[in-house]
Amino acid sequence: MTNVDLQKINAVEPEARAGDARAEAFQGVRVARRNELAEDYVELIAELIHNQGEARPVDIATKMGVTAPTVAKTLGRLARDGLITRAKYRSVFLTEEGRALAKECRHRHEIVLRFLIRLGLDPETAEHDAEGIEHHVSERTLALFAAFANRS
Amino acid sequence: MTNVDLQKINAVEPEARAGDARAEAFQGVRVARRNELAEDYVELIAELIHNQGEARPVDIATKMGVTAPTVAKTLGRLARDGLITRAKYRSVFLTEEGRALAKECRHRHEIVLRFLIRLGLDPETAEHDAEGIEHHVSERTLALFAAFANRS
DNA sequence: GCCAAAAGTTAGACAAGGCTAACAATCTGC
DNA sequence: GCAGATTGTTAGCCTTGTCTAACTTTTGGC
Repeated sequence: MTNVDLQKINAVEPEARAGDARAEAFQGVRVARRNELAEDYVELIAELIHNQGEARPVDIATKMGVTAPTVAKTLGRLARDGLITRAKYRSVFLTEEGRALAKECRHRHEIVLRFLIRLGLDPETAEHDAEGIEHHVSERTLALFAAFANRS
Repeated sequence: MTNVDLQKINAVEPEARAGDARAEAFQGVRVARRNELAEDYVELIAELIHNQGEARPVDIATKMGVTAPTVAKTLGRLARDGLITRAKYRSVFLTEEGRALAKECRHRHEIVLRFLIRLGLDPETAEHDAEGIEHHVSERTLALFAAFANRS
């Protein structure tokens, strides 16, 4: 379900040249990297809408730690990819697809975060590391993380 | 020690605008992303030298799953950044700094991999996920991973 | 020792994701 | 209801990381 979404978003990765497992792993990582930014934006937009009632570019810029023009350009790509809608000089909305992606990201983020804290990490470092790790965790690993976080 | 290396390699990230913790986290992730490719290359080069006696661009290309010109350009950047040396039409060598980085990366990779396997993941998925995760694990988290992997 | 194949390089294109500078629209306080 | 502050956009530049096409160098088989 969610993987379908991700694949739709991605431009196709030129198929692995050889049957080299390593090469495929790296290509997988490259694909993941292409989506990281979109995922971060969509997740943040959902959060802003939830907390503030709307997602304004200026707040996105502040939270992401980038400049306003960078946000504008990135939002253009997100709109092109069907994840958001927006009108000039107005705030941003998620499409159905964007909402689905945001939900999935939030879910993954939650699990990774709880897992790290359960492992004994302080909440601040956990938040920081979760931000980086969450995009590189397979379904299988996520399930193990969840099990660990929830064990009695 | 190793962090110093990483910082030397990086162009400076424009310092965090506000004192926003989230923004800093994202900026940290961006910095990490900038180094991922260099780390992957250096790690692979070290491995090739160890296993094959030398690191040839054609093998790097195969293992990384990219084309030869891509490798050439990337090696140019690595040389510029003082991680490797090379002569035209010859194979690649690591500098002292490159070797240090490779060693650190290998160490981190090992720990993440052993951790994931210990958690119950099959070795193949573990290898795949470790490739993505290893670049986003703080010292503190790495220590917890190591402890978990080594517990009796 | 030559010549074809393999390996390496160079040139040039393109998209993403950053930035600054300059301009346009909206909002707000009086 | 207008002026100044805030917010948003556009234009243009840069680097990274990918590609293909075309060329050069090295290597290896006979």
